[in-house]
Amino acid sequence: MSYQSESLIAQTREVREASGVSQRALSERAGLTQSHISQIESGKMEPGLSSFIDMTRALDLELMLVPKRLVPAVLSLVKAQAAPDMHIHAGQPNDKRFARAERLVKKMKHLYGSSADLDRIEETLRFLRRVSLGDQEMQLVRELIARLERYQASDQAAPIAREIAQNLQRLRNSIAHRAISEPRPAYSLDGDDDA
Amino acid sequence: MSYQSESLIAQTREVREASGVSQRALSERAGLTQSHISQIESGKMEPGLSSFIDMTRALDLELMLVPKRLVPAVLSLVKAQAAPDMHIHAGQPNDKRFARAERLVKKMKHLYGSSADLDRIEETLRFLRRVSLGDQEMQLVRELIARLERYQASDQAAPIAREIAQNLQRLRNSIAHRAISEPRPAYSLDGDDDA
DNA sequence: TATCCTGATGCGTTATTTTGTATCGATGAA
DNA sequence: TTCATCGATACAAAATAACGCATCAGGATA
Repeated sequence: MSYQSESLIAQTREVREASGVSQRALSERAGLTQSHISQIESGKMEPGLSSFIDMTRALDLELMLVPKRLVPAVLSLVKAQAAPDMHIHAGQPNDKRFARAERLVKKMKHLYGSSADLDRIEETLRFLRRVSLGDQEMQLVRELIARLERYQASDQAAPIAREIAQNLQRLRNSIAHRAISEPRPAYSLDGDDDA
Repeated sequence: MSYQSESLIAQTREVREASGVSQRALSERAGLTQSHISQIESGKMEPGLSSFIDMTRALDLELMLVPKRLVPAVLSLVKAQAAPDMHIHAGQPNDKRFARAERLVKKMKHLYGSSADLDRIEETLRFLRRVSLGDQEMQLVRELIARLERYQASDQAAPIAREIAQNLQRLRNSIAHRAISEPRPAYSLDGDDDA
């Protein structure tokens, strides 16, 4: 007895993970317990409506009621508009790579102080992390990160960072462009199949 | 401890009433009890997420998760597109008047048999009932209905019905036109005011 | 290595929902 | 009037959500 809410709950989990919010952090913001959230997310318990609303609000989401007929329209609106900022997908093996990369940047900022380039890298990583990347694209990201890691302590760190920032930015732009023109392959959002 | 779900629940109630579905009918469709639904709608009880989903599905509604930033867009989409068909508002004193009018038409159809004019009147009434009418507009509707009631048994019933159908149609058209061009005054949908 | 944080899990208790059944007053229809 | 249906309400019983706290293993960090 659940499965109707599966999709909704899965979405909140994806958003939570994509935003880098832990269950404990969310539990404080939402006023629930961590164990509670864990059980909800893992499907061992069905939340009350108000509990669920608390969760979604804490994630900057709104629960909205939409006439069935308009669901596709709303869905495409959310997908299209949210693409350059959201585009949820998590639990991928790539996630670790991104997390590692972001830590690396943070570390460098701590060492050298913030720079426009590091900021750009950080922001672009955050974007790329949420987008579904093709294999080649992911390969490129991997190489760039590897280079950044290699030169992190070198005295060429600054120019290298600039170059990497530019490359990442270029990748981001190409993806953002693709996002509004092409139809998009397959998604994790929606998941709407009625009985 | 509720108030977050107030708006959502209120919407389901409005949709239910606007669709002319009784709590009992809904309870069967949704697999819940009538007493349960009554308590939910009157705010005496907070439904579980799955119960609420059952209710909404039975009303041809979908619960969707929308990034806060996109709420206005989705809202306008729902409002605009749903206008000529939904535009929920209920519990108004006008409702009784409309219900009475629709019964009158049904009665006349039963007496004289269905006619294109009566059908048009019926359909137009159903539309007008869901739209928020200005005072003058409601006044016009009242007069037309009164005239229909007065001549329901007369031998002029047929031509009168035709005239009334035309007048109602005209009103409907003007409202439908207004609906897509002007911004709309004040609505019951949305009701989104965060704490 | 030791430390910290993540999410998952267990358990006892309380609070609340949900069901089921039954009734009520109001309202409209025959 | 009589009859049906509407929504609201009552009450007991069963189910379950929610809390609180404590613990666990995994992974990353230092």
